[in-house]
Amino acid sequence: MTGNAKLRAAEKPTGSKTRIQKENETRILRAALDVFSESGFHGATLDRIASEASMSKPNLLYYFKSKEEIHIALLTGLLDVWLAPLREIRPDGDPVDEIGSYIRRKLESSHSFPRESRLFANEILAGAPHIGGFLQTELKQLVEEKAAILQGWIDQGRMAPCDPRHVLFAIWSTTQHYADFSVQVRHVLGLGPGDKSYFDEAARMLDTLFLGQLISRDGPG
Amino acid sequence: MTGNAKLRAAEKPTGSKTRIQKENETRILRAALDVFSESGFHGATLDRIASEASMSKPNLLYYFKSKEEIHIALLTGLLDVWLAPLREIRPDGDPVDEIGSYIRRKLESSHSFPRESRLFANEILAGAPHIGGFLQTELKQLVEEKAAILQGWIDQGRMAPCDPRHVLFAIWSTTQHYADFSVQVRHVLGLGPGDKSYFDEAARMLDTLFLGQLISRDGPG
DNA sequence: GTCTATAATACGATAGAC
DNA sequence: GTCTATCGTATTATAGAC
Repeated sequence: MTGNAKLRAAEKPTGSKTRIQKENETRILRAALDVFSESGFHGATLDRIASEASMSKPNLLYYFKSKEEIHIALLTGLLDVWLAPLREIRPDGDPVDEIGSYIRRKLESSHSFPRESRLFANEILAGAPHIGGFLQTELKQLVEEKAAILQGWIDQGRMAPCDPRHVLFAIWSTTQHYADFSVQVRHVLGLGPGDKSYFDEAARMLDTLFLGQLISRDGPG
Repeated sequence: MTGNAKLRAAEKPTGSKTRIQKENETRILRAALDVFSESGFHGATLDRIASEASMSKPNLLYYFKSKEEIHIALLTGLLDVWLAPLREIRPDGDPVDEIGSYIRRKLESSHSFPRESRLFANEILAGAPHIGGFLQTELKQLVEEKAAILQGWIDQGRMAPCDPRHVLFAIWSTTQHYADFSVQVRHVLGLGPGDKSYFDEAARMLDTLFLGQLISRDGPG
């Protein structure tokens, strides 16, 4: 057995992982996403994560050295997903199409990945101890790049003059709200726990708000 | 001493509190707001709260039976503050004035009471274990009442047709974002820890977004 | 790789003197 | 009302057998 283990170790280059390793890491990360997104970092326990992963706690710690390491692995794996919808904004498109489809992508993301959104929200709310660097570098740079595109549209008179970075903040907050504050949304609307039927109305409202005209002195036109 | 204590107890009706009691409870709640809003319920410790209140932990627990009781006291004390800006919306006013001043009140609230906003956000994100009832009753009722006002404006053609409850969600999310996600806002804008200079630009953007026209096929008009 | 057993500690809460 | 000392428990992490 020791011989076989050495053989397998010899067969693969340093840093690679066996099939069972990848499977177990995936199971752990899936369970951890459930628990962390529901209870936050401090509210989560390794017991619950191990239980949801159908694994013993020491075995879980065989794959990740600590609770924090699992948390960081989840967050860093999330950052590219978070950036993806923003990257797609193109300078040569029509403002309405570009902003509109960006909003739809972000709202779809809240619909399909609410746990990821809540994990992210928890991290920011806690002061971004793990992803502060990401926010200050990659995200800041991408925002400046895309804000320049919006500023171009403003200069062309195709968009109202206001700080484009804050427009992005408004898109983030309104769309993520439907994932992060879904409990409040459902309670106020009188919906049951799993009911996500509000997303259609949300999309209509966001279209009117960002791409049309909600109200003005002369009516919405 | 026992005699004096009885005398003092007799002097005041049941439920009233001495001056020192009120002072200490206030000190505890102030410290607890700091710690809970920064670290969340599970991340907060009685040690830190007691330390920030310059008080021993057992003495703190003399005034509040448990950690949870402090948390609930903070939350329930917050609910009226949370509702206040919404209550002020009047049906006989102009839509632009009413919505506009509501947005300014909410944004001012994020500026002046960011800890309260983060405490609230943490509670919602955790599934609203303590204020679920409030959301389903008082808040739901008030939202329905104010949504009816907005619906009236829509019926009069003074506002674009879309679910008014979602318009309220959009106002909540965009304004509270500047308190709950202030770390992200500052990092993306390249501002220092205490810098709140972004609120002016935020107010301008929100004005354009909700009361003007951001973009449309024919330009922002 | 996976397990049982357990170490080590952090934390909420209580006891009891003053 | 306030304190020191401490209990009991939950939780992260490790030791060591298999």
